Amino acid sequence: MTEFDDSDAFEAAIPLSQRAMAARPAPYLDGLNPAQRAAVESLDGPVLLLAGAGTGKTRALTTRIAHILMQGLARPGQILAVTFTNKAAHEMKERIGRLLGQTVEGMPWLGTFHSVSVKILRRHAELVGNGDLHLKPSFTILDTDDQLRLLKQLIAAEGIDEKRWPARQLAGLIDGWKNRALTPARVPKSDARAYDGRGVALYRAYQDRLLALNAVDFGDLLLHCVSIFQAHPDVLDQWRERFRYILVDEYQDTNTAQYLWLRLLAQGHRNICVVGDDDQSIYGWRGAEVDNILRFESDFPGAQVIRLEQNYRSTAHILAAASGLIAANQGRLGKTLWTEAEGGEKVRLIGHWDSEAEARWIGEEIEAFHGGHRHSIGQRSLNQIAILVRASHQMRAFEDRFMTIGLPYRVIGGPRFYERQEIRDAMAYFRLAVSPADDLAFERIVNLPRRGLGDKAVQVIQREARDRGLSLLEGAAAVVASGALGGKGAAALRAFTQNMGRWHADTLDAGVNHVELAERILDESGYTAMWQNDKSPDAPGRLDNLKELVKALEDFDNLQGFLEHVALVMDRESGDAVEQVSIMTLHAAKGLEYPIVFLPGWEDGLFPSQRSMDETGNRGLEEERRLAYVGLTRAEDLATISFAGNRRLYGQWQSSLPSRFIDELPQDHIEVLTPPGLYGGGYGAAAQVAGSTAMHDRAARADVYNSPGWRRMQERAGQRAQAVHRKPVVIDAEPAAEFSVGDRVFHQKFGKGTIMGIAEDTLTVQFQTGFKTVKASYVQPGDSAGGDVPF
DNA sequence: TAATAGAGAATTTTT
DNA sequence: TTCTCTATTA
Repeated sequence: MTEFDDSDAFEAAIPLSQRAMAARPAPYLDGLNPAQRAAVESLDGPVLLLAGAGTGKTRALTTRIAHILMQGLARPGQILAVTFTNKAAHEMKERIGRLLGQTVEGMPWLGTFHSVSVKILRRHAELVGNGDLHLKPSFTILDTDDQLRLLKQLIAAEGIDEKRWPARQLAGLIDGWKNRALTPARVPKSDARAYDGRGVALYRAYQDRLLALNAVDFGDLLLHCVSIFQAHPDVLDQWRERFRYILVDEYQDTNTAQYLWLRLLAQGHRNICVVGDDDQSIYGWRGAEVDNILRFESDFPGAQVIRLEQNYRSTAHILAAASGLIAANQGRLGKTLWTEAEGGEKVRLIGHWDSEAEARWIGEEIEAFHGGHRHSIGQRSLNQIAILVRASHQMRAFEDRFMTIGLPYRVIGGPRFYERQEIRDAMAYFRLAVSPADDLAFERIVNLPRRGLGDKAVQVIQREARDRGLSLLEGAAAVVASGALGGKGAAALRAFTQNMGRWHADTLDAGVNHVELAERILDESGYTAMWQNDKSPDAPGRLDNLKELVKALEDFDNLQGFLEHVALVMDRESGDAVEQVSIMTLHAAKGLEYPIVFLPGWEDGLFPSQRSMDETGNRGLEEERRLAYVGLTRAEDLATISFAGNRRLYGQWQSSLPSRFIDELPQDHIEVLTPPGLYGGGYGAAAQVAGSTAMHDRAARADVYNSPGWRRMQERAGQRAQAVHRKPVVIDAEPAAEFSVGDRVFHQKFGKGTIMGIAEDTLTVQFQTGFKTVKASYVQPGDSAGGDVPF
């Protein structure tokens, strides 16, 4: 094993006098509440830190690390601290540095699960492999794009109809196995039928192919580490000795592979401290196991459980509303958030006619807050306001509206910089220049811009490369030399291979500046020109992105270093110098906080999501409820929940009912608003009505919030844990009104399905095979077979 | 080989 | 509705 090379500059940087102070109460402990203090000072043995939203979790965690260092219990290189995102890791580094009064360079093992795993794996790459083929320490890390392309090739090679069996599905399957730390050999029999019975075989083929490419995917980083630890006790022992203290952030989001990874490393000294909140577990769909946190105490007997329950973020009303909602979930570890803060506004609730009215109203509210026209709230910067949606398609309505009224906004968590097409293309050029054997990169750019090298030419190159055991780039050179390709394509391919050879030589030449080289590659390849000639409206933006990419290179010594960085750190800070309202999904909002939060789209089927409930039943519903809890607890001063009676989905208007979560909100902490109606009076009853013609009945829509129906719904909130399937109040006799969202129906051709939306006499139904829009007269109600509706 | 028309699908997302 | 992917046509 290679020698550890961590710089312990950090230790040297702490003056002895300061270290001696550790015996006395240290300044960094000032201001901690008793629970936080316990979290910082309980250093021996396993600790489960249950940290509710806004309770100072990061502060506790970073102070704990600072405390370990100041006590001299471990050197920076002996502390393993893992997070899920680079952002969280950065923030922790920064805060530790601040606590200790210097920048932290010496915390080499504070990082994401993946970045720490890469470091470990590079040192033991040779232990991964079969027979004579082994992973080399220089392995590359594939992103999801590459992964999918590779799988498509394998599927095509197997002669499988990709229409019936999409590559995405296989990718999801393999990811799922990797999340559960299952190598192809360990996949259980119960999964044997997956993907037309060929899932496991394709998984094995995929792993072989990765090995041949000397590549790993994201899941492999964890999986290979776990496999190495399990198969090589001596290696595991080295790491166990090294990491004297282990800290884990967001423990409720760990999947099985991460869980095993941690357990293996922590089992020696058991100095492991995990921080999490079971109520904020919202990533079950990507493999996170809430059970990991629920059973921590049995995994590590004698574990101390410390609860951080004092909330420093939200008003009492917001906390009470959130707590009341989450109380409907079963099997929680249980926490009671409290605050010293008094007063504040109740959580506001409002219904709208449709999603456009909702966007319009929220836009006006924001303008009012911004202009200081709401005295109780005061004048607010747009940066203090966020809109949190369940699904990204909801963002459209807000973007459209804000664009027309000229309200500046930013979408957080959209396509990330390094995931954009032009950036990936450019990166593929750099990758191929740096590693000429990168076949995936070759395939991506060989005909980009168009060089007259279509499928046929690529096939010729592939055959040549396969037959002679060459990389695609070498194969291409061979094709050029042999003249197997004629005409225009031959000249283009010659130029391409020659250019690439020259650029590769340049990457090895220390005299060539890598930033200039990158620019030259993009220009000489014709890639820049391709976008300059492109007439589409987003072409200028793409050129700007390319410029930015080249600029980002300046922070690195060479192209290799840059590529390594990008593989793992796919985020970029977006400056928030400008005042903008933030729009994002609820998932993206986790860990953030805003004084003013809007939570639109609380409608059954959208939130909670029908799909989530269909797929995982009550578990899905509970995760949706946690998502609602996360949303509410983002708000510091004011939260506003809203729903719309009609929403355009896939181009069709559909009517829907208020979310069942609304019924679960404790009434005492909610203020129901009556929106200004189109016709001068209150309206919103549309939400109660299926079938659009009924909406013309103004009497029915007036003042629904004081109607018996609304009150009844409020009263039923308590009993709703087991959730009865709610039927809408049917006011008119339109045929469509006989159905309601969530009903099970049967269609002659498509079979059984669940109604997702209703518009006039057209239903949007989710069948086994997917979404279909069908006329109501073509389906029969029923099949429900009683108990199979999971909610 | 490249442009184009039509079909089909359509949460949530970090690394 | 809108995007992506495939099959067809020039």
